Amino acid sequence: MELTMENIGNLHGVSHSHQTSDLMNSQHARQSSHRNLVSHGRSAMVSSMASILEGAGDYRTDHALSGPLHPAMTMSCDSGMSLSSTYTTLTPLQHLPPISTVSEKFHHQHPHAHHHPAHQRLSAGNVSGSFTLMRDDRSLASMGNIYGHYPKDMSGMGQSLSPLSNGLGSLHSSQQTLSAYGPGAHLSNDKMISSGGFESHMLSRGEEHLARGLGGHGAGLMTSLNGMHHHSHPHSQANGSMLSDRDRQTVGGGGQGGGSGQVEEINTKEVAQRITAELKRYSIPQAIFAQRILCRSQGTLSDLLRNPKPWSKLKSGRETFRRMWKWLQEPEFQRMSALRLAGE
DNA sequence: TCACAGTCAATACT
DNA sequence: AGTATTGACTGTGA
Repeated sequence: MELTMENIGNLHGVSHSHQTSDLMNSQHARQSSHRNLVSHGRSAMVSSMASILEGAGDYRTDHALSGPLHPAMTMSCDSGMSLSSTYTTLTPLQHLPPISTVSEKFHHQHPHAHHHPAHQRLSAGNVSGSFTLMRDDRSLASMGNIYGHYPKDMSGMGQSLSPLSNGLGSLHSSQQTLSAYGPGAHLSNDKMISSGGFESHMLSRGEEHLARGLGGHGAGLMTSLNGMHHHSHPHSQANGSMLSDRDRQTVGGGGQGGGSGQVEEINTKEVAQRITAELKRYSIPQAIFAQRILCRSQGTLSDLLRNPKPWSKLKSGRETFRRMWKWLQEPEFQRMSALRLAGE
């Protein structure tokens, strides 16, 4: 059921993708309030990141950098625009929820606060969308200035990104990342293991579904996305391949007749782990990330990170994971800017 | 109308 | 301060 729905949604969604995705969020009103809290809440603890996150207003610098590069990125839940259009190609967002869902989303929980119209949310999804392409070059360059302090991640991060996108690498990469810093280590171990089994199930299920629906063909795509099992796939590894893969996913999703639209199967477990690791790494509070990147509350994020449901079991909740995923795929500077921006 | 999924917000922990 | 837990609410689909 779900798959079907989404597939459809995706297909259509491609064009409007962003909106839809964002729309998903319902409860904006609440969030908005939330945000406020957050923004002033944290003071300077975190150091570099903190400042950024806080939205202290320094970002300006970044802005310059990021702005030009990817306007879309900047936007977050609030801004909600759909600049991403620029990147149409990216369409990653598209997977929007099933059509029906989409519509629903708008009103969702409005009752409390109707103020925020759908548009706010719109942006969120897009935030990242697209840039994988440019990421390395610019990100690094631009990043250098601002985030020079970044931990070792920089190098690692970059790599990790690509792998993830491909899917295969994700596992490995994630581990690396985690291992890189202390805290991550234990996380990775425990979780990884558990996840291992978990994931495998997930994947298998998902793939099967897709496979069936699509016919073997779909499976391949999925795989890559998930990055789960098969490292063997050729495309998964190289960056270049990565791009192509992406296209496929996105595009392919739409394209695939089968309705593989959601080709983008996401290994929720892994994404959760990675996000957890990244947040720790940069000392990004869940609340900030949740609000700015995901347009969700801290509690929601915490739950998702700790108890990610298998992709196959997710419905509208997939959008949230997609956002996390996208964020992971973005270059550092983009991530940062996204955080800040949102804050702004 | 019911079951479900997704989230929030409040609150309890660390 | 940040994270985890949980009760309640809302939209969706059957």
